[in-house]
Amino acid sequence: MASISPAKPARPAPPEGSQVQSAPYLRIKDYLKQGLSEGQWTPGALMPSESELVGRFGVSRMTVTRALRELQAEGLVTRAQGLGTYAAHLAQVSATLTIRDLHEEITARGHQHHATVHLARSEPADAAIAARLGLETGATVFHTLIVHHENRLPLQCEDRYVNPACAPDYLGVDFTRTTPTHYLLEVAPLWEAQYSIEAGVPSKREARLLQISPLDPCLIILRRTVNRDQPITCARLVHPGSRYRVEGQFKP
Amino acid sequence: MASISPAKPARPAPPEGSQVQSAPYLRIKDYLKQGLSEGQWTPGALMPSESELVGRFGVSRMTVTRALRELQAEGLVTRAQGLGTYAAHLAQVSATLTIRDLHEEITARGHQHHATVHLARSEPADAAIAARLGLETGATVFHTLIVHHENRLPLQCEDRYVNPACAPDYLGVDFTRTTPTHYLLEVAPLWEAQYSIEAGVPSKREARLLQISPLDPCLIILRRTVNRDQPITCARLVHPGSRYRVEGQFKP
DNA sequence: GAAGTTTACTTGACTAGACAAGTGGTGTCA
DNA sequence: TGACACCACTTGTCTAGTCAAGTAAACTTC
Repeated sequence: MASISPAKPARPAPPEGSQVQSAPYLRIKDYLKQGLSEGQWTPGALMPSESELVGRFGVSRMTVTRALRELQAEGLVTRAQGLGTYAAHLAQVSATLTIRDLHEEITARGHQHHATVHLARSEPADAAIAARLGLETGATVFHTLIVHHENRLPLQCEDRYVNPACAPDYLGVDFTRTTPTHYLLEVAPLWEAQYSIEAGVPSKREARLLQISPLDPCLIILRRTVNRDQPITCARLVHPGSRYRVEGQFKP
Repeated sequence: MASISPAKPARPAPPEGSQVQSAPYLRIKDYLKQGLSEGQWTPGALMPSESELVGRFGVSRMTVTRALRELQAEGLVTRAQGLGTYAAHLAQVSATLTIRDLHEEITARGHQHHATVHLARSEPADAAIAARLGLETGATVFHTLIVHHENRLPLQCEDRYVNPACAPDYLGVDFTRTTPTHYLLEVAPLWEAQYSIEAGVPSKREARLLQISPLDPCLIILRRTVNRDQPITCARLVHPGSRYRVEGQFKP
Protein backbone atom coordinates (compact mmCIF):
# COMPACT_ATOMS: atom_id res chain seq x y z
CA MET A 1 0.00 0.00 0.00
CA ALA A 2 2.97 2.24 0.40
CA SER A 3 2.89 3.51 -3.14
CA ILE A 4 -0.73 4.54 -2.76
CA SER A 5 -0.27 6.47 0.45
CA PRO A 6 -1.03 10.11 -0.20
CA ALA A 7 0.30 11.37 3.11
CA LYS A 8 3.84 12.47 2.46
CA PRO A 9 5.80 14.96 4.47
CA ALA A 10 5.58 17.80 2.03
CA ARG A 11 8.23 20.18 3.24
CA PRO A 12 11.53 18.81 4.48
CA ALA A 13 12.67 21.14 7.23
CA PRO A 14 10.15 23.25 9.09
CA PRO A 15 11.97 26.04 10.90
CA GLU A 16 12.34 25.27 14.57
CA GLY A 17 9.69 26.59 16.89
CA SER A 18 7.24 27.35 14.13
CA GLN A 19 4.21 25.19 13.38
CA VAL A 20 4.81 22.42 10.87
CA GLN A 21 3.40 23.89 7.68
CA SER A 22 2.57 21.34 5.05
CA ALA A 23 1.35 22.03 1.55
CA PRO A 24 -1.95 23.93 1.42
CA TYR A 25 -3.83 21.10 -0.25
CA LEU A 26 -2.73 18.81 2.59
CA ARG A 27 -3.85 21.30 5.20
CA ILE A 28 -7.28 21.42 3.57
CA LYS A 29 -7.47 17.63 3.47
CA ASP A 30 -6.50 17.42 7.11
CA TYR A 31 -9.09 20.02 8.07
CA LEU A 32 -11.84 18.10 6.32
CA LYS A 33 -10.68 14.71 7.60
CA GLN A 34 -10.60 16.04 11.13
CA GLY A 35 -14.15 17.34 10.82
CA LEU A 36 -15.32 14.02 9.40
CA SER A 37 -13.73 12.04 12.20
CA GLU A 38 -15.22 14.35 14.84
CA GLY A 39 -18.68 14.02 13.36
CA GLN A 40 -18.90 17.65 12.29
CA TRP A 41 -20.37 16.35 9.04
CA THR A 42 -22.33 13.15 9.55
CA PRO A 43 -22.76 10.76 6.61
CA GLY A 44 -24.82 12.34 3.88
CA ALA A 45 -24.37 15.89 5.19
CA LEU A 46 -23.50 18.72 2.85
CA MET A 47 -19.90 19.82 3.23
CA PRO A 48 -18.36 23.24 2.49
CA SER A 49 -18.37 24.15 -1.18
CA GLU A 50 -15.19 24.80 -3.11
CA SER A 51 -15.64 28.55 -3.10
CA GLU A 52 -16.24 28.52 0.65
CA LEU A 53 -12.96 26.68 1.18
CA VAL A 54 -11.21 29.04 -1.21
CA GLY A 55 -12.30 31.91 1.01
CA ARG A 56 -11.49 30.19 4.27
CA PHE A 57 -8.00 29.06 3.31
CA GLY A 58 -7.07 31.88 0.96
CA VAL A 59 -5.94 29.59 -1.84
CA SER A 60 -6.94 29.22 -5.47
CA ARG A 61 -9.75 26.95 -6.52
CA MET A 62 -7.40 24.44 -8.16
CA THR A 63 -5.82 23.76 -4.78
CA VAL A 64 -9.18 23.17 -3.10
CA THR A 65 -10.26 21.00 -6.01
CA ARG A 66 -7.22 18.81 -5.62
CA ALA A 67 -7.87 18.26 -1.92
CA LEU A 68 -11.51 17.37 -2.53
CA ARG A 69 -10.72 15.12 -5.49
CA GLU A 70 -8.27 13.14 -3.40
CA LEU A 71 -10.75 12.79 -0.57
CA GLN A 72 -13.24 11.55 -3.14
CA ALA A 73 -10.74 9.02 -4.45
CA GLU A 74 -10.20 7.83 -0.88
CA GLY A 75 -13.94 7.32 -0.54
CA LEU A 76 -14.43 9.85 2.24
CA VAL A 77 -16.70 12.20 0.31
CA THR A 78 -19.00 12.00 -2.68
CA ARG A 79 -19.37 14.87 -5.10
CA ALA A 80 -22.09 15.75 -7.57
CA GLN A 81 -22.03 18.42 -10.20
CA GLY A 82 -24.62 21.06 -9.47
CA LEU A 83 -25.25 19.78 -5.95
CA GLY A 84 -22.11 19.88 -3.86
CA THR A 85 -19.80 17.73 -1.78
CA TYR A 86 -21.27 15.31 0.74
CA ALA A 87 -19.80 13.28 3.57
CA ALA A 88 -19.72 9.67 2.38
CA HIS A 89 -21.69 6.87 3.95
CA LEU A 90 -18.75 4.93 5.29
CA ALA A 91 -20.77 1.71 5.36
CA GLN A 92 -20.53 1.83 1.58
CA VAL A 93 -16.79 2.19 1.70
CA SER A 94 -15.41 -1.24 1.10
CA ALA A 95 -12.57 -2.20 3.31
CA THR A 96 -9.58 -3.73 1.64
CA LEU A 97 -7.35 -6.65 2.43
CA THR A 98 -3.94 -6.91 0.92
CA ILE A 99 -2.59 -10.01 -0.71
CA ARG A 100 1.09 -10.03 -1.44
CA ASP A 101 3.42 -12.25 -3.38
CA LEU A 102 4.16 -15.16 -1.07
CA HIS A 103 7.92 -15.05 -1.52
CA GLU A 104 7.95 -11.38 -0.61
CA GLU A 105 5.71 -12.00 2.39
CA ILE A 106 7.89 -14.78 3.78
CA THR A 107 11.20 -13.00 3.32
CA ALA A 108 9.67 -9.83 4.81
CA ARG A 109 9.09 -11.85 7.97
CA GLY A 110 12.78 -12.71 7.93
CA HIS A 111 12.05 -16.36 7.21
CA GLN A 112 13.35 -18.74 4.58
CA HIS A 113 11.28 -19.49 1.50
CA HIS A 114 11.82 -22.50 -0.68
CA ALA A 115 9.65 -24.20 -3.24
CA THR A 116 9.38 -27.75 -4.54
CA VAL A 117 8.07 -28.40 -8.03
CA HIS A 118 5.84 -31.45 -8.30
CA LEU A 119 4.50 -30.88 -11.79
CA ALA A 120 5.48 -28.66 -14.71
CA ARG A 121 4.22 -29.71 -18.10
CA SER A 122 1.92 -28.80 -20.97
CA GLU A 123 -1.30 -30.72 -21.27
CA PRO A 124 -4.67 -30.50 -23.04
CA ALA A 125 -7.20 -28.38 -21.14
CA ASP A 126 -10.37 -29.97 -19.89
CA ALA A 127 -13.64 -28.09 -20.29
CA ALA A 128 -13.50 -26.27 -16.95
CA ILE A 129 -9.94 -25.03 -17.33
CA ALA A 130 -10.45 -24.08 -20.96
CA ALA A 131 -13.49 -22.00 -20.06
CA ARG A 132 -11.61 -20.13 -17.36
CA LEU A 133 -8.70 -19.37 -19.68
CA GLY A 134 -10.89 -18.44 -22.63
CA LEU A 135 -9.59 -21.32 -24.75
CA GLU A 136 -11.23 -24.26 -26.48
CA THR A 137 -11.43 -27.62 -24.80
CA GLY A 138 -8.36 -29.67 -25.64
CA ALA A 139 -6.15 -26.67 -26.29
CA THR A 140 -2.64 -26.92 -24.87
CA VAL A 141 -2.11 -25.22 -21.51
CA PHE A 142 0.78 -25.13 -19.07
CA HIS A 143 0.17 -26.74 -15.70
CA THR A 144 2.37 -26.43 -12.62
CA LEU A 145 1.98 -27.76 -9.11
CA ILE A 146 4.33 -26.16 -6.63
CA VAL A 147 4.53 -26.30 -2.84
CA HIS A 148 5.95 -23.29 -1.06
CA HIS A 149 7.62 -23.70 2.34
CA GLU A 150 8.33 -21.24 5.10
CA ASN A 151 11.26 -22.42 7.19
CA ARG A 152 10.84 -25.99 5.81
CA LEU A 153 7.14 -26.12 6.77
CA PRO A 154 4.69 -26.43 3.84
CA LEU A 155 2.64 -23.23 3.67
CA GLN A 156 0.97 -23.17 0.27
CA CYS A 157 0.08 -25.63 -2.45
CA GLU A 158 -0.13 -23.75 -5.74
CA ASP A 159 -2.00 -25.48 -8.56
CA ARG A 160 -1.77 -23.23 -11.59
CA TYR A 161 -2.80 -23.23 -15.25
CA VAL A 162 -1.27 -20.74 -17.67
CA ASN A 163 -2.35 -19.59 -21.12
CA PRO A 164 0.70 -20.35 -23.37
CA ALA A 165 -0.07 -17.38 -25.59
CA CYS A 166 0.74 -15.02 -22.71
CA ALA A 167 3.90 -16.68 -21.44
CA PRO A 168 5.43 -19.03 -24.05
CA ASP A 169 8.57 -19.65 -21.98
CA TYR A 170 6.73 -20.35 -18.73
CA LEU A 171 7.87 -23.96 -18.44
CA GLY A 172 11.51 -22.91 -18.83
CA VAL A 173 11.48 -20.93 -15.60
CA ASP A 174 13.25 -22.31 -12.52
CA PHE A 175 10.42 -22.14 -10.04
CA THR A 176 12.67 -22.95 -7.11
CA ARG A 177 14.14 -19.50 -7.62
CA THR A 178 11.26 -17.45 -9.05
CA THR A 179 7.61 -17.69 -8.05
CA PRO A 180 5.14 -18.05 -10.92
CA THR A 181 3.36 -14.90 -9.76
CA HIS A 182 6.55 -12.91 -9.96
CA TYR A 183 7.49 -14.27 -13.38
CA LEU A 184 4.04 -13.73 -14.86
CA LEU A 185 3.91 -10.16 -13.62
CA GLU A 186 7.14 -9.44 -15.46
CA VAL A 187 6.20 -11.17 -18.69
CA ALA A 188 2.53 -10.26 -18.96
CA PRO A 189 1.58 -6.94 -17.40
CA LEU A 190 -1.21 -7.57 -14.93
CA TRP A 191 -4.38 -5.85 -15.89
CA GLU A 192 -7.13 -7.29 -13.77
CA ALA A 193 -7.35 -9.99 -11.15
CA GLN A 194 -10.31 -11.66 -9.48
CA TYR A 195 -10.02 -13.31 -6.12
CA SER A 196 -12.15 -15.53 -4.01
CA ILE A 197 -11.24 -16.70 -0.52
CA GLU A 198 -13.02 -19.60 1.10
CA ALA A 199 -12.58 -22.23 3.76
CA GLY A 200 -12.61 -25.88 2.76
CA VAL A 201 -10.82 -29.19 3.01
CA PRO A 202 -7.81 -30.12 0.87
CA SER A 203 -7.80 -32.84 -1.75
CA LYS A 204 -5.95 -36.04 -0.82
CA ARG A 205 -2.91 -35.01 -2.82
CA GLU A 206 -2.90 -31.52 -1.36
CA ALA A 207 -3.15 -32.94 2.16
CA ARG A 208 -0.17 -35.18 1.48
CA LEU A 209 1.91 -32.39 -0.02
CA LEU A 210 1.05 -30.03 2.85
CA GLN A 211 1.61 -32.77 5.45
CA ILE A 212 -1.80 -32.31 7.05
CA SER A 213 -4.89 -34.43 7.54
CA PRO A 214 -7.53 -34.40 4.76
CA LEU A 215 -9.99 -33.11 7.39
CA ASP A 216 -7.93 -30.09 8.45
CA PRO A 217 -9.58 -26.80 7.46
CA CYS A 218 -7.72 -24.91 4.77
CA LEU A 219 -7.81 -21.36 3.50
CA ILE A 220 -8.33 -21.66 -0.24
CA ILE A 221 -7.73 -18.75 -2.58
CA LEU A 222 -8.86 -18.92 -6.20
CA ARG A 223 -7.22 -16.34 -8.37
CA ARG A 224 -7.79 -15.53 -12.01
CA THR A 225 -5.74 -12.96 -13.86
CA VAL A 226 -6.86 -11.30 -17.08
CA ASN A 227 -4.78 -9.11 -19.38
CA ARG A 228 -7.17 -6.55 -20.87
CA ASP A 229 -8.45 -8.92 -23.56
CA GLN A 230 -7.29 -12.45 -22.76
CA PRO A 231 -7.02 -14.51 -19.56
CA ILE A 232 -3.45 -15.16 -18.43
CA THR A 233 -3.67 -17.68 -15.64
CA CYS A 234 -5.88 -19.21 -12.99
CA ALA A 235 -4.62 -20.70 -9.77
CA ARG A 236 -5.84 -22.58 -6.72
CA LEU A 237 -3.81 -21.74 -3.62
CA VAL A 238 -4.39 -24.01 -0.64
CA HIS A 239 -3.03 -23.10 2.82
CA PRO A 240 -3.30 -25.03 6.08
CA GLY A 241 -5.68 -23.01 8.27
CA SER A 242 -3.41 -23.38 11.25
CA ARG A 243 -0.40 -21.88 9.47
CA TYR A 244 -1.70 -19.06 7.30
CA ARG A 245 -4.03 -16.12 7.52
CA VAL A 246 -4.71 -13.09 5.38
CA GLU A 247 -4.37 -9.80 7.15
CA GLY A 248 -5.12 -6.26 6.22
CA GLN A 249 -6.34 -2.96 7.42
CA PHE A 250 -8.62 -0.21 6.32
CA LYS A 251 -7.49 3.35 6.87
CA PRO A 252 -9.40 6.19 5.26
CA MET B 1 -15.49 -0.05 -5.04
CA ALA B 2 -17.83 2.01 -7.10
CA SER B 3 -17.13 5.22 -5.26
CA ILE B 4 -13.42 4.77 -5.73
CA SER B 5 -13.54 3.99 -9.42
CA PRO B 6 -11.84 6.76 -11.32
CA ALA B 7 -13.04 5.61 -14.72
CA LYS B 8 -16.20 7.53 -15.44
CA PRO B 9 -17.68 8.15 -18.84
CA ALA B 10 -16.68 11.75 -19.07
CA ARG B 11 -18.89 13.05 -21.81
CA PRO B 12 -22.52 11.89 -22.02
CA ALA B 13 -23.36 11.60 -25.68
CA PRO B 14 -20.59 11.25 -28.24
CA PRO B 15 -21.96 12.19 -31.67
CA GLU B 16 -22.67 9.11 -33.74
CA GLY B 17 -19.99 7.99 -36.11
CA SER B 18 -17.29 10.11 -34.57
CA GLN B 19 -14.66 8.74 -32.25
CA VAL B 20 -15.60 8.83 -28.58
CA GLN B 21 -13.70 11.83 -27.30
CA SER B 22 -13.22 11.81 -23.57
CA ALA B 23 -11.53 14.45 -21.48
CA PRO B 24 -7.88 15.06 -22.39
CA TYR B 25 -6.55 13.84 -19.07
CA LEU B 26 -8.44 10.58 -19.61
CA ARG B 27 -7.03 10.23 -23.11
CA ILE B 28 -3.52 10.61 -21.71
CA LYS B 29 -4.22 8.05 -19.00
CA ASP B 30 -5.56 5.62 -21.58
CA TYR B 31 -2.55 6.12 -23.80
CA LEU B 32 -0.17 5.38 -20.96
CA LYS B 33 -2.22 2.46 -19.66
CA GLN B 34 -2.33 0.96 -23.12
CA GLY B 35 1.42 1.22 -23.43
CA LEU B 36 1.92 -0.34 -20.02
CA SER B 37 -0.38 -3.25 -20.80
CA GLU B 38 1.34 -3.83 -24.13
CA GLY B 39 4.75 -3.87 -22.52
CA GLN B 40 5.94 -0.71 -24.24
CA TRP B 41 7.37 0.28 -20.86
CA THR B 42 8.44 -2.70 -18.82
CA PRO B 43 8.59 -2.41 -15.02
CA GLY B 44 11.26 0.06 -13.99
CA ALA B 45 11.52 1.67 -17.41
CA LEU B 46 11.59 5.44 -17.81
CA MET B 47 8.34 6.79 -19.18
CA PRO B 48 7.74 10.00 -21.14
CA SER B 49 8.32 13.16 -19.15
CA GLU B 50 5.58 15.66 -18.52
CA SER B 51 6.89 18.13 -21.07
CA GLU B 52 7.10 15.38 -23.68
CA LEU B 53 3.44 14.52 -23.09
CA VAL B 54 2.53 18.20 -23.16
CA GLY B 55 4.05 18.37 -26.64
CA ARG B 56 2.54 15.14 -27.88
CA PHE B 57 -1.02 15.85 -26.73
CA GLY B 58 -1.01 19.63 -27.07
CA VAL B 59 -2.38 20.26 -23.60
CA SER B 60 -1.15 22.25 -20.64
CA ARG B 61 1.13 20.78 -18.06
CA MET B 62 -1.56 20.72 -15.36
CA THR B 63 -3.57 18.29 -17.46
CA VAL B 64 -0.62 15.95 -17.94
CA THR B 65 0.21 16.23 -14.25
CA ARG B 66 -3.30 15.18 -13.31
CA ALA B 67 -3.16 12.10 -15.53
CA LEU B 68 0.21 11.06 -14.12
CA ARG B 69 -0.79 11.74 -10.53
CA GLU B 70 -3.83 9.52 -10.88
CA LEU B 71 -1.78 6.75 -12.43
CA GLN B 72 0.59 7.09 -9.51
CA ALA B 73 -2.30 6.87 -7.04
CA GLU B 74 -3.45 3.73 -8.83
CA GLY B 75 0.00 2.26 -8.36
CA LEU B 76 0.80 1.96 -12.05
CA VAL B 77 3.73 4.35 -12.10
CA THR B 78 6.20 5.74 -9.61
CA ARG B 79 7.48 9.29 -9.82
CA ALA B 80 10.56 10.93 -8.39
CA GLN B 81 11.40 14.60 -8.36
CA GLY B 82 14.43 15.29 -10.48
CA LEU B 83 14.40 11.85 -12.06
CA GLY B 84 11.18 11.21 -13.92
CA THR B 85 8.24 8.84 -14.14
CA TYR B 86 8.83 5.09 -14.13
CA ALA B 87 6.66 2.10 -14.88
CA ALA B 88 5.86 0.51 -11.52
CA HIS B 89 6.94 -2.94 -10.46
CA LEU B 90 3.48 -4.40 -10.30
CA ALA B 91 4.58 -7.20 -7.98
CA GLN B 92 4.79 -4.55 -5.28
CA VAL B 93 1.24 -3.48 -5.88
CA SER B 94 -0.89 -5.20 -3.30
CA ALA B 95 -4.18 -6.54 -4.47
CA THR B 96 -7.25 -5.77 -2.45
CA LEU B 97 -10.31 -7.65 -1.39
CA THR B 98 -13.51 -5.94 -0.43
CA ILE B 99 -15.51 -6.69 2.68
CA ARG B 100 -18.98 -5.24 2.85
CA ASP B 101 -21.61 -4.95 5.50
CA LEU B 102 -23.35 -8.32 5.56
CA HIS B 103 -26.88 -6.94 5.42
CA GLU B 104 -26.00 -4.90 2.36
CA GLU B 105 -24.33 -7.87 0.73
CA ILE B 106 -27.31 -10.17 1.24
CA THR B 107 -29.94 -7.71 0.10
CA ALA B 108 -27.77 -6.80 -2.91
CA ARG B 109 -28.07 -10.44 -3.95
CA GLY B 110 -31.84 -10.02 -3.75
CA HIS B 111 -32.05 -12.37 -0.80
CA GLN B 112 -33.69 -12.02 2.59
CA HIS B 113 -31.60 -11.15 5.63
CA HIS B 114 -32.73 -11.74 9.17
CA ALA B 115 -30.87 -11.92 12.44
CA THR B 116 -31.44 -13.70 15.73
CA VAL B 117 -30.02 -12.27 18.93
CA HIS B 118 -28.68 -14.90 21.33
CA LEU B 119 -26.90 -12.60 23.74
CA ALA B 120 -26.94 -8.86 24.44
CA ARG B 121 -25.67 -7.77 27.82
CA SER B 122 -22.95 -5.91 29.64
CA GLU B 123 -20.34 -7.93 31.46
CA PRO B 124 -16.89 -7.53 33.00
CA ALA B 125 -14.09 -7.91 30.45
CA ASP B 126 -11.59 -10.71 30.87
CA ALA B 127 -7.92 -9.98 30.30
CA ALA B 128 -7.90 -10.80 26.57
CA ILE B 129 -10.93 -8.71 25.68
CA ALA B 130 -9.83 -5.83 27.87
CA ALA B 131 -6.45 -5.73 26.17
CA ARG B 132 -8.01 -5.64 22.73
CA LEU B 133 -10.35 -2.81 23.70
CA GLY B 134 -7.71 -0.83 25.55
CA LEU B 135 -9.51 -1.17 28.89
CA GLU B 136 -8.56 -2.60 32.25
CA THR B 137 -9.44 -6.14 33.19
CA GLY B 138 -12.85 -6.26 34.81
CA ALA B 139 -14.11 -3.07 33.14
CA THR B 140 -17.67 -3.24 31.87
CA VAL B 141 -18.06 -4.05 28.16
CA PHE B 142 -21.05 -4.78 25.95
CA HIS B 143 -21.25 -8.29 24.52
CA THR B 144 -23.57 -9.44 21.75
CA LEU B 145 -23.91 -12.76 19.98
CA ILE B 146 -25.96 -12.56 16.83
CA VAL B 147 -26.57 -15.06 14.02
CA HIS B 148 -27.27 -13.66 10.55
CA HIS B 149 -29.32 -15.69 8.09
CA GLU B 150 -29.61 -15.50 4.32
CA ASN B 151 -32.95 -16.90 3.20
CA ARG B 152 -33.40 -18.67 6.58
CA LEU B 153 -29.98 -20.38 6.33
CA PRO B 154 -27.42 -19.41 9.01
CA LEU B 155 -24.58 -17.56 7.31
CA GLN B 156 -22.62 -15.78 10.00
CA CYS B 157 -22.17 -16.04 13.75
CA GLU B 158 -21.13 -12.65 15.06
CA ASP B 159 -19.53 -12.57 18.49
CA ARG B 160 -18.83 -8.94 19.34
CA TYR B 161 -17.48 -6.85 22.21
CA VAL B 162 -18.03 -3.08 22.28
CA ASN B 163 -16.36 -0.32 24.26
CA PRO B 164 -19.25 1.40 26.13
CA ALA B 165 -17.50 4.76 25.99
CA CYS B 166 -17.92 4.81 22.20
CA ALA B 167 -21.52 3.67 21.97
CA PRO B 168 -23.36 4.05 25.30
CA ASP B 169 -26.74 3.12 23.80
CA TYR B 170 -25.47 0.03 22.00
CA LEU B 171 -27.59 -2.43 23.97
CA GLY B 172 -30.75 -0.46 23.23
CA VAL B 173 -30.51 -1.11 19.49
CA ASP B 174 -32.88 -3.61 17.88
CA PHE B 175 -30.35 -5.87 16.18
CA THR B 176 -33.03 -7.73 14.27
CA ARG B 177 -33.44 -4.52 12.25
CA THR B 178 -29.98 -2.91 12.32
CA THR B 179 -26.65 -4.72 12.10
CA PRO B 180 -24.09 -3.79 14.77
CA THR B 181 -21.67 -2.78 12.03
CA HIS B 182 -24.17 -0.35 10.57
CA TYR B 183 -25.09 1.14 13.94
CA LEU B 184 -21.49 1.55 15.06
CA LEU B 185 -20.53 3.26 11.81
CA GLU B 186 -23.24 5.83 12.40
CA VAL B 187 -22.45 6.44 16.05
CA ALA B 188 -18.68 6.32 16.01
CA PRO B 189 -17.00 7.53 12.83
CA LEU B 190 -14.75 4.74 11.65
CA TRP B 191 -11.15 5.67 11.53
CA GLU B 192 -9.17 2.49 11.20
CA ALA B 193 -9.97 -1.20 11.01
CA GLN B 194 -7.76 -4.27 11.15
CA TYR B 195 -8.80 -7.56 9.64
CA SER B 196 -7.58 -11.08 9.70
CA ILE B 197 -9.10 -13.94 7.71
CA GLU B 198 -8.35 -17.53 8.52
CA ALA B 199 -9.76 -21.02 8.17
CA GLY B 200 -10.61 -23.01 11.26
CA VAL B 201 -13.25 -25.04 13.02
CA PRO B 202 -16.17 -23.53 14.95
CA SER B 203 -16.65 -23.79 18.68
CA LYS B 204 -19.37 -26.17 19.84
CA ARG B 205 -21.81 -23.33 20.39
CA GLU B 206 -21.02 -21.77 17.02
CA ALA B 207 -21.50 -25.10 15.30
CA ARG B 208 -24.91 -25.49 16.95
CA LEU B 209 -26.00 -21.95 16.05
CA LEU B 210 -24.82 -22.32 12.46
CA GLN B 211 -26.36 -25.82 12.20
CA ILE B 212 -23.14 -27.44 11.05
CA SER B 213 -20.79 -30.11 12.35
CA PRO B 214 -17.97 -29.02 14.71
CA LEU B 215 -15.54 -30.44 12.15
CA ASP B 216 -16.82 -28.42 9.20
CA PRO B 217 -14.24 -25.87 7.98
CA CYS B 218 -15.23 -22.28 8.62
CA LEU B 219 -14.05 -18.94 7.32
CA ILE B 220 -13.26 -16.88 10.40
CA ILE B 221 -12.81 -13.13 10.25
CA LEU B 222 -11.41 -11.24 13.20
CA ARG B 223 -12.07 -7.54 13.02
CA ARG B 224 -10.93 -4.75 15.30
CA THR B 225 -12.03 -1.17 14.81
CA VAL B 226 -10.21 1.81 16.26
CA ASN B 227 -11.44 5.39 16.36
CA ARG B 228 -8.34 7.58 16.07
CA ASP B 229 -7.46 7.30 19.77
CA GLN B 230 -9.53 4.53 21.36
CA PRO B 231 -10.67 1.04 20.27
CA ILE B 232 -14.37 0.80 19.46
CA THR B 233 -15.10 -2.86 19.02
CA CYS B 234 -13.67 -6.26 18.23
CA ALA B 235 -15.60 -9.07 16.62
CA ARG B 236 -15.24 -12.71 15.63
CA LEU B 237 -17.26 -13.55 12.54
CA VAL B 238 -17.63 -17.25 11.79
CA HIS B 239 -19.02 -18.45 8.45
CA PRO B 240 -19.62 -22.01 7.24
CA GLY B 241 -17.03 -22.61 4.54
CA SER B 242 -19.61 -24.18 2.27
CA ARG B 243 -21.88 -21.14 2.34
CA TYR B 244 -19.66 -18.10 2.33
CA ARG B 245 -16.66 -16.77 0.52
CA VAL B 246 -14.98 -13.40 0.27
CA GLU B 247 -14.63 -12.10 -3.24
CA GLY B 248 -12.87 -9.18 -4.73
CA GLN B 249 -10.96 -7.93 -7.67
CA PHE B 250 -7.94 -5.88 -8.38
CA LYS B 251 -8.15 -3.45 -11.25
CA PRO B 252 -5.38 -0.95 -11.73
C1' DG C 1 42.82 13.46 -11.24
C1' DA C 2 39.77 15.31 -7.50
C1' DA C 3 36.65 18.68 -5.92
C1' DG C 4 33.45 21.99 -6.50
C1' DT C 5 30.22 24.71 -9.73
C1' DT C 6 27.09 25.33 -13.28
C1' DT C 7 23.43 23.90 -16.15
C1' DA C 8 19.71 21.30 -18.06
C1' DC C 9 16.02 18.54 -17.02
C1' DT C 10 12.79 16.56 -14.03
C1' DT C 11 8.70 16.55 -10.76
C1' DG C 12 5.96 19.28 -6.90
C1' DA C 13 2.91 22.85 -5.91
C1' DC C 14 0.40 26.82 -6.87
C1' DT C 15 -2.17 31.05 -9.09
C1' DA C 16 -5.88 33.49 -11.39
C1' DG C 17 -8.41 33.20 -14.43
C1' DA C 18 -11.81 30.64 -18.17
C1' DC C 19 -15.81 27.93 -20.03
C1' DA C 20 -18.98 23.97 -19.64
C1' DA C 21 -22.63 21.58 -17.55
C1' DG C 22 -25.84 19.82 -13.89
C1' DT C 23 -29.33 21.22 -10.18
C1' DG C 24 -32.85 23.65 -8.02
C1' DG C 25 -35.31 27.64 -6.91
C1' DT C 26 -37.65 31.95 -8.57
C1' DG C 27 -40.21 34.68 -11.38
C1' DT C 28 -43.08 35.31 -15.40
C1' DC C 29 -46.58 34.46 -18.58
C1' DA C 30 -50.52 32.20 -20.54
C1' DT D 1 -52.52 26.64 -11.58
C1' DG D 2 -49.10 24.91 -14.81
C1' DA D 3 -45.45 25.41 -18.03
C1' DC D 4 -41.35 27.62 -19.08
C1' DA D 5 -37.46 30.69 -19.00
C1' DC D 6 -34.04 32.48 -16.18
C1' DC D 7 -30.65 32.74 -12.59
C1' DA D 8 -27.59 31.48 -8.82
C1' DC D 9 -24.80 28.04 -7.25
C1' DT D 10 -22.42 23.94 -7.68
C1' DT D 11 -18.75 20.80 -9.60
C1' DG D 12 -15.75 19.33 -13.92
C1' DT D 13 -12.13 20.52 -16.72
C1' DC D 14 -8.66 23.25 -18.75
C1' DT D 15 -5.00 27.09 -19.81
C1' DA D 16 -0.57 29.40 -19.42
C1' DG D 17 2.12 30.72 -16.76
C1' DT D 18 5.18 30.91 -11.88
C1' DC D 19 8.52 29.42 -8.33
C1' DA D 20 10.68 25.64 -5.75
C1' DA D 21 13.46 21.66 -5.25
C1' DG D 22 15.78 17.27 -6.46
C1' DT D 23 19.06 14.80 -9.81
C1' DA D 24 22.74 14.03 -12.85
C1' DA D 25 25.88 15.17 -16.14
C1' DA D 26 29.00 18.56 -18.00
C1' DC D 27 32.23 21.88 -16.97
C1' DT D 28 35.72 24.49 -14.44
C1' DT D 29 39.25 25.06 -11.20
C1' DC D 30 42.87 23.65 -8.22
